[in-house]
Amino acid sequence: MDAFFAAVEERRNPSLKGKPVIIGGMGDPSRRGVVSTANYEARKYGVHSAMPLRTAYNLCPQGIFLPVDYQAYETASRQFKTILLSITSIMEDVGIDEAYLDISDKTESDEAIAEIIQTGIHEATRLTCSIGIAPNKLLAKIASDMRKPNGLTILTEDDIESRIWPMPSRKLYGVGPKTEEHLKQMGIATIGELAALPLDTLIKDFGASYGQYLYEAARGIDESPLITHWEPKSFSREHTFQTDVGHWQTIAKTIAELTHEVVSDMTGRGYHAGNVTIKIRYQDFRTITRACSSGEPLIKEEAIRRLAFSCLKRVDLVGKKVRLVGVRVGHLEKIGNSSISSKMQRPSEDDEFRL
DNA sequence: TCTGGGGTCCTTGTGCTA
DNA sequence: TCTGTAGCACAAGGACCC
Repeated sequence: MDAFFAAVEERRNPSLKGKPVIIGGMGDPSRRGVVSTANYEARKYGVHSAMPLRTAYNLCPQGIFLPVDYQAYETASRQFKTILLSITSIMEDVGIDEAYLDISDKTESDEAIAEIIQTGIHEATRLTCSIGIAPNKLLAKIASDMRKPNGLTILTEDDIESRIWPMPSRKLYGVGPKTEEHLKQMGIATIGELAALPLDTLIKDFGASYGQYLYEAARGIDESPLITHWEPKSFSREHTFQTDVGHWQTIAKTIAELTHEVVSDMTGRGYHAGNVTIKIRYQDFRTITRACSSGEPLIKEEAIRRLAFSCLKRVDLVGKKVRLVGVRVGHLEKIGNSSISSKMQRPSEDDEFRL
């Protein structure tokens, strides 16, 4: 979907059209937060997603800053995915505004299918999307970014050399800022230059798994299937303080609140956990995690909170300020699936953690 | 100076055990 | 009994995605 969050906001309030719209955090650029989506007008000022709101404001002070309204975007997401599912049931969800469809078995031409999707989505939602059609997910993803907004790009294996190889390495899915910089140090700027590197060089520099991935991806090779069903592996909640916190009590209280939300999420989805991790980001942005496992399936809030606090005891907070805390539960299992899930967790005497 | 939140996957280090 | 090693599980950190 094109500038999805901003497009939903413009649909709700047409007077925003043609103006720079920046969505992120609480919609207040004087508070901590980053840009989730900037519309195309705002992007002209250099504003882009993941940029701190304060930086976005400096680049575009006349921009209209709005808070993230996930409920509204979820509703629009369900609407456009309903259209996609009417094309084929082989759909992989990729977050709120993207999806892969397997249209191998369709008899219509690629162009005709794209037309059906774009028209259908526009009629149902008044929103636009960009489509990439290719022999695999890797190439389809690149193709979908090549013509925006409301675009269509069709790539075949014959196009890799002429259309993919001249692109910067960063355009490759899985190549982020760190890998891009590493490649630059090696004198590699484009996907084609990456494709010229021998496999053993890539494995030496990036490890067996990622080295192999880069070797294949640069050649447009991707045999990964569409994932039409998946189970979550963790649930987490994080909170960044508006100002950095030095009080242990505030940190502990926030961890207790985040635990409550995580447990509510987890049990609401029908899972219990096997371990708990807390995350602390210090004032200097150094981030640490501490984890605790349990032999018992964790489902009760007090048991999970107790483990979270025992993790917190292992964190050095003396003379330090903290900007973010987080709580995560992992090693999930569906309630009822575990051989020991029927065991009751009795609250113990030390359940009540004393601040 | 600024750097969110919710996820996944991979690598590395370490301790335990055979 | 002691030592070295391989395999494994787990914790922690890092990179990446939307």
